[in-house]
Amino acid sequence: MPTIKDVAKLAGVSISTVSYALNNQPNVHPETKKRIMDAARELNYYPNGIARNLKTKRTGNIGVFIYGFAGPIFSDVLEGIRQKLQENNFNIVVSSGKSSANLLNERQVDGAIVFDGGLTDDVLINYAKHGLPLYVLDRELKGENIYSSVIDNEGLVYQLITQMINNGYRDFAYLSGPSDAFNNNHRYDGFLQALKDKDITHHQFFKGDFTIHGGYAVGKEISKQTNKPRFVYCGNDESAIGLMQALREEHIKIPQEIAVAGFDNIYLSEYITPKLTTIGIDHTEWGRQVASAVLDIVQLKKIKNIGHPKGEVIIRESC
Amino acid sequence: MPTIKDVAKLAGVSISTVSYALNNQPNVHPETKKRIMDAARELNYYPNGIARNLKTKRTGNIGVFIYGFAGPIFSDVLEGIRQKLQENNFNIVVSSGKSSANLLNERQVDGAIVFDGGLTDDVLINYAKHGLPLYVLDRELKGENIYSSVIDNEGLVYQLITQMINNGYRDFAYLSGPSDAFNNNHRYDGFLQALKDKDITHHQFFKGDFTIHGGYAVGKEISKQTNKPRFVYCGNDESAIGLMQALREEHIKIPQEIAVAGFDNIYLSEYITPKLTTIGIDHTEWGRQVASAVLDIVQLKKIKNIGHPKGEVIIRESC
DNA sequence: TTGTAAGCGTTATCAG
DNA sequence: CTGATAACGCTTACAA
Repeated sequence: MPTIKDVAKLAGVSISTVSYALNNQPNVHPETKKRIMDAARELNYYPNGIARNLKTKRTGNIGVFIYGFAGPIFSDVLEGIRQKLQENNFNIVVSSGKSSANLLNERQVDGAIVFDGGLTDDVLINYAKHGLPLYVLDRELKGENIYSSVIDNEGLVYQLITQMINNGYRDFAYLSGPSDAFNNNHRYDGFLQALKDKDITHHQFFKGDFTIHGGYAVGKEISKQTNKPRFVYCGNDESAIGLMQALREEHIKIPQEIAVAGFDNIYLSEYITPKLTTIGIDHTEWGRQVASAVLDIVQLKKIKNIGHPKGEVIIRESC
Repeated sequence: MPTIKDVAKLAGVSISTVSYALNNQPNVHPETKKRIMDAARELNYYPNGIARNLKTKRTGNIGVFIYGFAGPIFSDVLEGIRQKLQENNFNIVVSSGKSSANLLNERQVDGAIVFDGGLTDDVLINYAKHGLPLYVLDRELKGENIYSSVIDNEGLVYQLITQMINNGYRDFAYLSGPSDAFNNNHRYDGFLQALKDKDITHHQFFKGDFTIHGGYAVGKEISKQTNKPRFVYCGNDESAIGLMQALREEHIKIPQEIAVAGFDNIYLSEYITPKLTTIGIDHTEWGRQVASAVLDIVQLKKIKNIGHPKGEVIIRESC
């Protein structure tokens, strides 16, 4: 594997001149530069990125700390991040769990985007102390070198529920996700606020876990009830889909007997019957925005605070 | 940011002793080691991974070259890769397009897994010349430092179609993907072979593009035909889902009038009505196997050839 | 058991 | 415009 030395020798110049030429510095004589370029090509030489990183103290890597690749929305956010980083010649390094700490500790990344509920606030704040910027997407967190952008869960759910109340629905239920999930709690807040503002004092509450399975179980449970809710708002689409499947099996008509809505606008939501009313976030665009903000901080030390990602209520057939 | 020097100074030893201690070499006196560890903790010191990599000529990174994160199966394969790499303290570096070349050229990864139809065979063979092992998943490719593992498209489709013929179906159609797609062509081969072995000489052929949209268009086209096929085998689930949606809109009963099957067993396939018969690959397990094989080559120089990933015909309601 | 010193392959300062 | 040379922060003979 050729090094800069080999190129220098072949071109008959010093290694510093080779470095200048390769980095397009203006101080190299055109002819010398040509000789160097020819030599590099002949040797099929590429600079060793590791050595460059050591010297320049930058890696060109942005970490993306996730819990796992499973789940329908990660891939969209990741795709947006990937696009933007690639446009700027940065690499995307995905990790999870303790590997994420390693990357920061060992300075293998210039910054990171965090989407991993498995990491506690303390841990993140501690990470940020290393001086590397962290952009957190799954919670609100402030601190030195920590920035965050979260979905406007509360506002969007408020909007949807208000709209449904205006359409005449009164008897609501909320199908929750894990009670410690940031998204779940804020969605519930929006739900409650909408009812309150319209003077609806009563609602049912079901405990789910954001999975199809969990939604299915609740659907079966509701089927057996005599006092069925007229509208079940589900904290995410997956639980809504499970719920609907259970209701369908019990021959409960959607939306005629029970209306349903979710959150996320996952791919599936448009292809089930009836099509699911939900709240859509432009995840890919969000990923691009966040990546762009991180790059601004890393490259220009310019802090860009992005607000909520774009979101909208999408009315379909399920209510 | 503290370096090994700072630790050495604080502990009152030389930097080499610090290095030995940190790497758990057996030649350090317990008391010295304790002093060093304490110093490291006090300074909140972590070794600089870049410097280590430069010295040891290993990065601990495995590249995963993909076309993009979109698409239902990538995330499953990636999840398997992630799991296995993490278990072995390797990082997963995802890239696409020209960034992939950079990672190899600049030796920022120790090896790579390729799942990117955008890279031609030539390019891959050229990459492998750099001495880094490449594991290719989206085509069959042989060469120095190149290994591949592909789905048994032909065998699995053969199995499904044969089973359907045994169930009494005779009048088949094939809904294809892009004609230059490796997967598509081998699936078609399996389809053809099954018909041939059962002496069925005629079938219809429709050109799709592996998307829901494309399948939908073909579904509309078929609806207008007088000589409708009795069974449409679709090269992947997404086109099958589009097809089914079009048929449903045209009030053609599935499977009573037209039966449908696909390939991939994507998440959606189980949640549409009717549930889609398809061929399932254990993508996550595949990812784990491939990652494991790459690690074997990188770490032990031991070549592990893995066969096809596990796959099975999954009969559901659509036929 | 510990220390000295030579690199790994670059970039960047400074002198020529 | 070009070349010596000193880092960058670590690992690893080799010496003590």
